[in-house]
Amino acid sequence: MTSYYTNIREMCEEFNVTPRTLRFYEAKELIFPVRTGQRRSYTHQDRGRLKLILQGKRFGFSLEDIRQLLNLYNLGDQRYTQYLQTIEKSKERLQAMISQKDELSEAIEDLKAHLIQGEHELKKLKQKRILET
Amino acid sequence: MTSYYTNIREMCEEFNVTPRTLRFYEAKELIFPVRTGQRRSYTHQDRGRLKLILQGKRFGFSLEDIRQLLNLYNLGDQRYTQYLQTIEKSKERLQAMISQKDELSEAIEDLKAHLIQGEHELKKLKQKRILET
DNA sequence: AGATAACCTAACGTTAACGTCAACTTAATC
DNA sequence: GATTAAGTTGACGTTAACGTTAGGTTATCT
Repeated sequence: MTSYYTNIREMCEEFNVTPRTLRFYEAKELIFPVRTGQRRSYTHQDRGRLKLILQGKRFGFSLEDIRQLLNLYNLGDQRYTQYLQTIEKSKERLQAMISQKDELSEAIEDLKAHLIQGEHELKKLKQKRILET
Repeated sequence: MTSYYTNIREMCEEFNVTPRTLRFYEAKELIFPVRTGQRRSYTHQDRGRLKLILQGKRFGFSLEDIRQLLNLYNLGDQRYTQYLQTIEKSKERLQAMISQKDELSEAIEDLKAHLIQGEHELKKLKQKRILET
């Protein structure tokens, strides 16, 4: 287990976030850097978690949603029933994500159709301008 | 042109939103109910716009994003260059939506894989419990 | 050692998208 | 015609996800 530690500045550069953001995520218990004296040291685990956090955010999940999802990734030592519960939760979330994706697909189709129509109108406008010249 | 007017309560029931929400959207210039005396009367156009607003929200667009998108739907009397610009804008947005969808698809696959693995672990746990009995 | 840079905590500020009063006017009903 | 219901305009409150000082500590550099 090669465990290297990173300071806050390096983390920020690596992930393009501000120190405040990392401290905030820590306060919200999304990452758990260890302390070297007073300073924070970010572990391999923190890096993995942060990656998932930022990904989750792009999908529009709240930090609280993400916190719960993250727990999925650390279940080695958990108990049976808890395990079951968490799997149920994640299945629900999966359903939500799938339907969100479907809705998005629909919207994309709508927008595409609108664009096609828009370009027809554009042609008509062009034609008109030519005729008017 | 059958133009019927709806009061705020009916609108709220139809779309399952609060009066405050409708007034807020009006303040943000997303809908433009006319006035009958002091009261608001919502037109066919407002209904169409509200439908799109709520759809947009489900996709995680901000109201400001939506306001811009809505302008796509009212281009009949606009000028050529403006028209072109707006189409360009909507194309960009379409690209953003598509890549968002792709990311979402990936995340869904990830989550699915994790679930499958989770269920394997679960089986192992069950097996262990049986053996230990 | 003294200055400077990097880090820390604590706490208040900010934006979006409404919720929640309060106080008032108009419409409907008994 | 008085009550009740529905609607209206402020204006302040709320939550999420940080931004932004302010003031203090520790490391590093000269």
